[in-house]
Amino acid sequence: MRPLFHPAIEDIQPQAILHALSDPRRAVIFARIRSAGCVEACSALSAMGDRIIPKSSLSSHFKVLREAGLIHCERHGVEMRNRSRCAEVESRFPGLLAAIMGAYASSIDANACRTGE
Amino acid sequence: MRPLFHPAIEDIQPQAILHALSDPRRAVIFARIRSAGCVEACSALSAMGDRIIPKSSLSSHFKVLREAGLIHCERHGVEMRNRSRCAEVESRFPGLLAAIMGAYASSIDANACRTGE
DNA sequence: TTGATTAGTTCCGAAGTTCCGAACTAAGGA
DNA sequence: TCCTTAGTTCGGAACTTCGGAACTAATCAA
Repeated sequence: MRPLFHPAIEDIQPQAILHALSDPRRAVIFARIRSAGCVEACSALSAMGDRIIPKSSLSSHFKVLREAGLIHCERHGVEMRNRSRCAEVESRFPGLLAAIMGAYASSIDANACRTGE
Repeated sequence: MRPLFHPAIEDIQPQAILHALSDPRRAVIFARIRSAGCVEACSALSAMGDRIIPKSSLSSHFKVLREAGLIHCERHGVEMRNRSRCAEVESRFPGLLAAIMGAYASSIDANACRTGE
């Protein structure tokens, strides 16, 4: 297993962030890591609504988030600890993550309204 | 040629916007339509830096932007008029477009700095 | 040690998406 | 009517994503 690559803050590209978060499952994963403060094992995130994301897909979603510069991953014993790089990304692209995550949150709310939840 | 589909404002999804703008060429096209106020023919946007985008690719980029709800297209005689739907998108997802386009603008500036332009 | 267990990665084929040239359509002249 | 301009659709090649099977790496118990 090769060591994990994390881009330097100045190498983070807006298109990589948009691409990473344009998949709603990755957006959910990122939202949970972001709101949980800093640490969560990958496997804790495999249940997505009513279906389970296979390990291999989860692993590649984490890779996309990591290489976009959105999260930092570190091996701790047998499991992986993931923390968001929100503060760094915020300093480079002010308001970007808040706007994106806010848009997702409001579209979920709007949907819940329409389906009467 | 089938009629052009434009999503209603309440059907616009954040993932579609992020996906549409995660391609830097589409982001440039959108930035130009957005800053040009409202109207531009598709072909006016085919020169992208030093290379030319083929018509067929341009057409599908416009389709992605249109179906994401970012632009409104209308045939006027032989050409197409495109205007941004910024105001509508802004009312649904406040701050989103400004943050995304701001991120692109600042990453281009940062790159220009590094390459000494 | 060694063997079992847990957590994640890599490989690879199938399915899906994007790219772009060629052929097409649609509107507006000459 | 035919020509030109502007854009769309088709279809095959190239690329990406998905997910099961096999793998690696750390930990623990015997």
